[in-house]
Amino acid sequence: MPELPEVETVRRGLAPVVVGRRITDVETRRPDLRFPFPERFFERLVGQKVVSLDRRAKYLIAGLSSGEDLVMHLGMTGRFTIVQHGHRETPGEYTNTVGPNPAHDHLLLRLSNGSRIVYNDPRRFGFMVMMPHAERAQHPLFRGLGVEPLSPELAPQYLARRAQGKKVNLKAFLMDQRIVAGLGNIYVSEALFWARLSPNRAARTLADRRGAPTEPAKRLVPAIREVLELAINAGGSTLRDYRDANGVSGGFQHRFAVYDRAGQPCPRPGCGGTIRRAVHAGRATFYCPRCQR
DNA sequence: ACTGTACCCTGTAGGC
DNA sequence: TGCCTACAGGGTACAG
Repeated sequence: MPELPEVETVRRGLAPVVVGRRITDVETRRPDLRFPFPERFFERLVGQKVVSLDRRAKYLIAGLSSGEDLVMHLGMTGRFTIVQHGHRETPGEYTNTVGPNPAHDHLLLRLSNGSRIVYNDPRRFGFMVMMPHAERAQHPLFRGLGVEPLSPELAPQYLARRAQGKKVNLKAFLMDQRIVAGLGNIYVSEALFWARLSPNRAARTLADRRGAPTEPAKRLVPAIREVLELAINAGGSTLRDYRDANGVSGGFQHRFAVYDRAGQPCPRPGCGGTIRRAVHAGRATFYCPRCQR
């Protein structure tokens, strides 16, 4: 579910509630999500102050006063919800009114300001791991990650270098977290539309014979950046499950140009094409075969 | 080195 | 109403 804009929106909602607070209690309702919760999870969290809440790719990272990082991935359906001080006592009660099925409330964090944070995840593709902050960059989850798309590191030259000689199609290339970290199924389709590039095009066409960026590579960079920025400003996209930390749906789904719009007319003025659904690397792709070349 | 597929898990929508 | 299939913002592990 959550791609970079959704994770960033969750981060911004959680940060003012959790940063600077101490964790006073941790309650797990089952031993695992996608993976088991970290060893001695309770002991490593309780008593720690949350000193920072960052995002890298689709990971949320809480920096703790112990020097460890709590790294969280929301998978497809993971959701953090803030329960304000003085609200109802059990997560189950609150989720009956503002959230999903309380049977999938897997983790409860209590904070020194009286707030509670509930992690709910029906499919349990999410996971949490802990590691010393100093070791994070070399951790297997982070070591191979590609550039942050909103950083200056995402440049036509970078894409050209990484795409050189690659026959993979552009859709799969951009979905690969080792190339650009944080893009997912929705925003790759949208960015390719705005860059007027076919998802079927070979990645290597982003580079010329000398490895220099081609016109398509130069179009792709601002397209990716603008789509992500617009989506963050809209609070992300809600297809079905996604909510921010306050339970609010995203708004960007109303501005999809192509995603989930198969059969509808291409929104590009004067194009007249019809949006098509295809499958790349096992995931649905939406594009206009007429203006995306 | 690259595919393509299956799989992890649950919920929901649509066809019959 | 129910049963069945397909599919869903993620990532990984295989076989070929």
